[in-house]
Amino acid sequence: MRLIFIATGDIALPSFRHLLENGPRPVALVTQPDKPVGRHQVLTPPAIKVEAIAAGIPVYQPEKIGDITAELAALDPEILVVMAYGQILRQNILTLASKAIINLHASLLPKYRGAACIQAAIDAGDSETGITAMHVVRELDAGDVILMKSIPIAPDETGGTLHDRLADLSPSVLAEALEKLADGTAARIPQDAAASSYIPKLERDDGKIDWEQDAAAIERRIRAYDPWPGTYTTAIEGGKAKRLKIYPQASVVTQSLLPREISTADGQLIVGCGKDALVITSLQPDGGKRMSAADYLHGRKPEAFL
RNA sequence: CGCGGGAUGGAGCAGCCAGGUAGCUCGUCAGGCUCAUAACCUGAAGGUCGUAGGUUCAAAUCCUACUCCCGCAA
Repeated sequence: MRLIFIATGDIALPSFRHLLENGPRPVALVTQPDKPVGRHQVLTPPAIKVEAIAAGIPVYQPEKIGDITAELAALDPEILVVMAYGQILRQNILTLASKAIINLHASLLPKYRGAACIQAAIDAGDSETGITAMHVVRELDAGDVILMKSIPIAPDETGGTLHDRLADLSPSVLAEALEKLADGTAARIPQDAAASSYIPKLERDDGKIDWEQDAAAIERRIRAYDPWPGTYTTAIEGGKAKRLKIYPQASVVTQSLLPREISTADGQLIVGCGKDALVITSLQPDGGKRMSAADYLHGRKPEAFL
């Protein structure tokens, strides 16, 4: 089976490796161009590109995938597999493969279509999420479902741990989908559009904590947004405003504090929320390294959080 | 030259502007108290103040250059 793999995010790595080891071996990888990364803006290739080159798979990195339609068509693909690519596919790509174009998506569709599906499941307090294999259509993540597999979400799950577990789950979903497509037994289950939800791409600003919310909701968000985009608040120290990143794990306690009010009794950092309060255990002040709340309180005296 | 914060015993910080004995909250070690303890009391060890140079009788502090760490922005 002639297969082209289209992916950028690390969540696609286990699936890509699975194909390299068990086939069908991809005839090409399409991924996003190298991007400048970090403070020093070092041009960095996607990890999947590095592995593809090491495996001798041809790599394409078009600014727009539509620019290489002819090259991809010349490869005469039967199947296109898309996962965390980062570009919207136009019609001329959707019709490129003779057999099918499928997408692996990290949610139980039709819930959480869009880029931030992993974070959304934790943020919403869901008990499970999963990987869905579906046909790709013009509308984002709206195609007919072939199959999905689910995993439970742990109480201390973070976006990072869930990302990794879903990445590990993906190869089995991909393998089963390819098998069924090959022997013609693949299901085509239409999505219930009425039950669908769309989660837009997250920005750093989305990580600003709203202390008026319930402590339980804030706690979920701190886990969901770790490590990306992270959560932060503004601390007032000695009359100065400083940005403070908040990391998991935080825990909800019943304590009568007003929203944004801080208690530092017993070396614990407790912040009042809209309902209940939150014990912060790990944080990073502006200009400093990540540290425990106890270390933070040893030398700094936060007066309030905004 | 994108903007900004930072480097002071093992951790987190103050001291710098107005140069003159190395300080705080912890941790560590020893002793004490206690049925006992992460509690309390007493004592001790532990620091080339990021690096190099300069000014000065004297530099953590003032000047210059450099290195490294971090947040934002992209």
